[in-house]
Amino acid sequence: MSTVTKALELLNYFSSETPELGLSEFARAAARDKATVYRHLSALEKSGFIEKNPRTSHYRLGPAVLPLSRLREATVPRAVSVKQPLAILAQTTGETAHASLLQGAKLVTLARQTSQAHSTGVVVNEKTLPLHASGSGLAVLAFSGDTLRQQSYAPLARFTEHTVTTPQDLEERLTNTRKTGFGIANQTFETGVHGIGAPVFDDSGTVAGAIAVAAPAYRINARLDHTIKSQLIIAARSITAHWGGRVPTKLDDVWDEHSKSASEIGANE
Amino acid sequence: MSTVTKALELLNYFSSETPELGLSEFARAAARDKATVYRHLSALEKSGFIEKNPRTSHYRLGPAVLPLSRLREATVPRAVSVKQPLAILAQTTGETAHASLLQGAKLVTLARQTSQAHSTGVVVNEKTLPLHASGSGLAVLAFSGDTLRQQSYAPLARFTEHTVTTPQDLEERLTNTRKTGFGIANQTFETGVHGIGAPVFDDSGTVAGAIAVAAPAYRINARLDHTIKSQLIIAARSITAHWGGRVPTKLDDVWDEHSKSASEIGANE
DNA sequence: ATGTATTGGTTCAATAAATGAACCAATAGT
DNA sequence: ACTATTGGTTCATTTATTGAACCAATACAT
Repeated sequence: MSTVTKALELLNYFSSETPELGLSEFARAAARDKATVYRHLSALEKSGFIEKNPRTSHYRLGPAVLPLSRLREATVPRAVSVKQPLAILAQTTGETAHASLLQGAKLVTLARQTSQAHSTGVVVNEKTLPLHASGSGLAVLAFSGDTLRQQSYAPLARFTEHTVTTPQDLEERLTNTRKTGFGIANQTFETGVHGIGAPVFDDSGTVAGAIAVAAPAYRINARLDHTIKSQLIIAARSITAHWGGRVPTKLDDVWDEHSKSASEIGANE
Repeated sequence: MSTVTKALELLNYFSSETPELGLSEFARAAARDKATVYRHLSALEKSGFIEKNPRTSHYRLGPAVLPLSRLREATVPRAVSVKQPLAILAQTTGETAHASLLQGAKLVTLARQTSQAHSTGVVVNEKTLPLHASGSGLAVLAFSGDTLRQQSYAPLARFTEHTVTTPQDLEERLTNTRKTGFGIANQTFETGVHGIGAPVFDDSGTVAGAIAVAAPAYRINARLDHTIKSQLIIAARSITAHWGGRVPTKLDDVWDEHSKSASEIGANE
């Protein structure tokens, strides 16, 4: 592993739960020598990627990431083209909509949109989504290459009693995801939360992220389930187009199937 | 210089004008060996800081900067606390307001706000502001340490016929900036644009950035000049407070002076 | 069409930079 | 007053970085 990679890896230890870390904490977390970590942190600090909290003398993310982020968004608009579809998604479903970006083997939040339709709803925090236990994660895994899938196998962390923790179970869910075109996470990440996710593609030709709708499990019924899926299809297609990607033909067909079945349910009510 | 620093430095060659660069372009720009640059770029790509445009196979900023930026803003809110003061600034002056962040020896855009008051106005683009030729730059330089001032001396680029290009002239302007509490850039960066800037401080106890109002030079008169300065004082104080900083006593006094003279002008009209 | 220059990318011996155990001084906890 | 932990530093050893030379592929010009 190159020195540069090792240094940049340190940035991954920041999270909304631990936005600041001391030198020793870093060394422990990264399982590397204190001196090494110190030099890496100093290099990152010099470039403005991290800075020291003047009060605690702990390290936190630095200002350099802000202009880079602005420039990235200006070069490759992602957040901006997600905003409207997400708003529609939240509005039409009355639930919380969420868009995430695949980054290496992590699924990070890009944007989210809550709905005012109900007095209670799902609050999505800034945590990275687990690939094996979230609707978005399943959607991404199901349509990504083997390398990513293999990486995610290693430690299938348990979050709730419904979390899939064996590769066999996971593979089964992925097969199902490919068949239906949606990743379903019924209380596998958080108890009481039912998530439905759909993959989004970009100009690289691979999965670039996912969108999902999370609702309280008790509110899920055939009708809501159908509404969410229908709206997810619209949003996923729209965002994929804006990101310069193409929905794989197979998935396109599967989604078309769902759209047809829409009328049936509507007719039954 | 550490390898990490050298690699991260490459990111500085991205700009809104050149959002993508090829390997050779990078090597030329950074004046380093192609093989070295290649390894650095590969390391950055592995970490998601850059990615290759699948069409041109050139390098561009990667998705990794987005979540970092979100987390930074969640940890140390900057943009959010600038928004409202900037809106008020644009509204009360009827001109374009702009906030920037000091990053090493660069002044990068944090946010901007145009006004609808006039049919024409100043358009601030994403370029980094020159320290010696912009209102914000002068404001920052005047209240920062010697190290930064020395760095900015080296190449005093000429932008217009009014740009100061000698250290003596610059030093004079800085003295004036300290005396008045405002950095004045009367067509020194762009012909026809008059900029007035004020420094902003954060919890590090040093200058962290600046806010400025840019107006077409022909619209500047005693009244507008006074309005802008008065509003800049309010905004700079507010933002400084939100950023956990303190306005230096001397500057505070200078700004108080200006506020007093306010009534005089008002009375004269 | 043919030669020339440029592109992104690779190789490998020489070299310079990264590493980590040991060592500070300064707090914090007991 | 003792102990443990913190952030930071030093220096001989090791290891990764470096760059000149070298590809193959594309673009440009004659």
